[in-house]
Amino acid sequence: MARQRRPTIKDVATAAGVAVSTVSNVLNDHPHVTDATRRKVLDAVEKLGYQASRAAKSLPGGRTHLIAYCLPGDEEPNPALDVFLHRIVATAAASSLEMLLFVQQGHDSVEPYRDLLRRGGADGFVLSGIEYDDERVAFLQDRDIPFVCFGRVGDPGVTAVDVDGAAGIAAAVEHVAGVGRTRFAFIGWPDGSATGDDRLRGYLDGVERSRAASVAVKQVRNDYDRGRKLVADLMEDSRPDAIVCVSDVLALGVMDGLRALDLRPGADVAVTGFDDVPASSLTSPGLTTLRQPMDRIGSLLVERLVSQLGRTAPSPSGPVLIEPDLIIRQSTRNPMLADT
Amino acid sequence: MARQRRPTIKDVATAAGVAVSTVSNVLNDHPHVTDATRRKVLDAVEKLGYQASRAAKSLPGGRTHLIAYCLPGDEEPNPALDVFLHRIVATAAASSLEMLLFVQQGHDSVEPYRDLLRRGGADGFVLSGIEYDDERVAFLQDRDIPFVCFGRVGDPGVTAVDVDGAAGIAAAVEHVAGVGRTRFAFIGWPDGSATGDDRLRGYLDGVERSRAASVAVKQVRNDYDRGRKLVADLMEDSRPDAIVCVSDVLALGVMDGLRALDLRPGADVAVTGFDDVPASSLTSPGLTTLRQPMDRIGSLLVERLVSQLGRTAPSPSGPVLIEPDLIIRQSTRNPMLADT
DNA sequence: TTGTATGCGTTATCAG
DNA sequence: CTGATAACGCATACAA
Repeated sequence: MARQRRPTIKDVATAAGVAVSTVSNVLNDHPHVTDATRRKVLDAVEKLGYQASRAAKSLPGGRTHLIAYCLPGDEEPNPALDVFLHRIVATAAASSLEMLLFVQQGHDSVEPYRDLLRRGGADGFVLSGIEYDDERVAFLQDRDIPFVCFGRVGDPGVTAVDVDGAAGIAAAVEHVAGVGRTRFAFIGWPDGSATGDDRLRGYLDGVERSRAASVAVKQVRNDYDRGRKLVADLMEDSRPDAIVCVSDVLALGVMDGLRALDLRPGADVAVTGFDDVPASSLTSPGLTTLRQPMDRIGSLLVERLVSQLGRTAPSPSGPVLIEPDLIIRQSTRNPMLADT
Repeated sequence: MARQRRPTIKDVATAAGVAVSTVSNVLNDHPHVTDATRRKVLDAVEKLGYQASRAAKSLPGGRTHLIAYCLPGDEEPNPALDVFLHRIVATAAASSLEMLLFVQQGHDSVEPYRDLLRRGGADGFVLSGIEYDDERVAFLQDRDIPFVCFGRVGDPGVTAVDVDGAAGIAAAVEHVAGVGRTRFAFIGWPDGSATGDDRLRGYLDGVERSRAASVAVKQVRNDYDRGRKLVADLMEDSRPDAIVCVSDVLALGVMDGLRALDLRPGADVAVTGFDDVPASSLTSPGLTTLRQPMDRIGSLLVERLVSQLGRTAPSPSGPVLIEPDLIIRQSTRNPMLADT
């Protein structure tokens, strides 16, 4: 079967017996259009299954009706990307925006953005993996390109959404204290990561608020084996009955390390993580952890971006903190209650 | 700083002292262009940082220079999406194609595609999650739209790339037989899934080729707890010393179930999975499994799609099978060799 | 070999 | 309130 020509605005105009500009007016709901003509036009549109060509629409206005997201380079795999992208695309679609994916090819983090902009690639950007003094932020800000960030940005004029790691960890600590644990240890990342520092702060807050004791704070690379191997010394030196970890990967390693010492995670020592990676529910006991609500984050980001693209009033910007969800599993059950 | 106007082809022409069509000719490397003028043009392009506007380029030719991928609805999370998308985008970029992401909003699987095509949304598609008699395949084939599939398609005229699950599982069985296991059991999905049926076939082949015995074949939903609970009966009824699972999720459940029976996965009973989800390396013992090489699959798909878009000769199509990589971990170690 | 003119589908400006 | 028409940036005949 031959590919049939897409109907154009001209076809619609002819079918409706009006001028093309009228069709355009109706479709972009301009004022001053009779209900009668509107009806005629919409009928014709319906009948022909017409939709304006994105390319053609872009040309006069100079707006692509596209937002873009740069896939993070291949650091750690990101199981949440799934939900994040899905939500971004869906939310954008609600505002008649589509989404372009691009990648960083070389070493320069701004080059892909510059490149895309050169060819009129997109109207705005969603950024993730924000670093201290992120070059991309400066670059886009400098040319006045709309963008939003998933992460923390120093400049309060930038729209940024981030997870409140501190609040999350503090909540986890309080929950664990609530099941009777009193001697806490924290396993975090080395100093200097915004995310890691934030979570450590939450741990300290949580311990203080719970009137519990922090018997140790370790800082290591985010690595399963690090977590596993670190446990022996930790237990010997400090004898914590609760180990709060900055990430699930470390927490899973810790649980394994405990087993190697013939200690039962959950029963003998409480363990918590952060991220709710799939593995956290695929282990026994399940790992109590904090889930970043990627769906809420995704829609929030795009909603803000859309309003920036609207370009009416300078839209409300600034940082937003979203509390992660505490997912309680058996790794922090109450040791007083029977059950294996 | 004000957003400065993007340079147009006209600016380049002026800067180079030639006509716009000459610039166009150079950029689309048409024949019959003097080296001297080419040089002049390229210099001007370089100096101005010019790139042709995608929108403007699309209009005359009717091609968007975009390929599109529909994010699977929220079934099971897909940790491999990450690599898959990254590779698709990167490979497309090598052919000056960009990638558009869209999602299925309603129930109808073809509607998003029809919708995108109506507005001249993309030149071609990458499909995944192919079902028997997939509606999208029929739809796109019918209108002669270029597309490629990740999965298996009946029609040999369709370009499809799939993982050779049968070969993968057979290889796993042979590996396990090689470490001395002789009584095999298989835990698969209910009949009727192309992927599941394929893997079961591979299991049976592998057992036969290894001159081992298959003592049981169970078929259940892809669920951690199913795997975990099923083990008790399985061990009692059939006493396998190797359990081959159709997926990592089931395999992880099985390992947990074994532990509950005080059996050590790897030492007492070998276990294998499929997918190499992150959890498989974040458990002890690590799970021997098969990894789908999403990077190779992604580039292969796009390369094929690009050649279809070339529209020269009817490009080579048909199915391609890619063997998964056997990842050997401690869940299938040799029980004869000492070590905990 | 290079330049000129036309058209792609849409929006915006303006005259009716 | 509606309809012509120019313009958007580029490719593609075609003429020079």
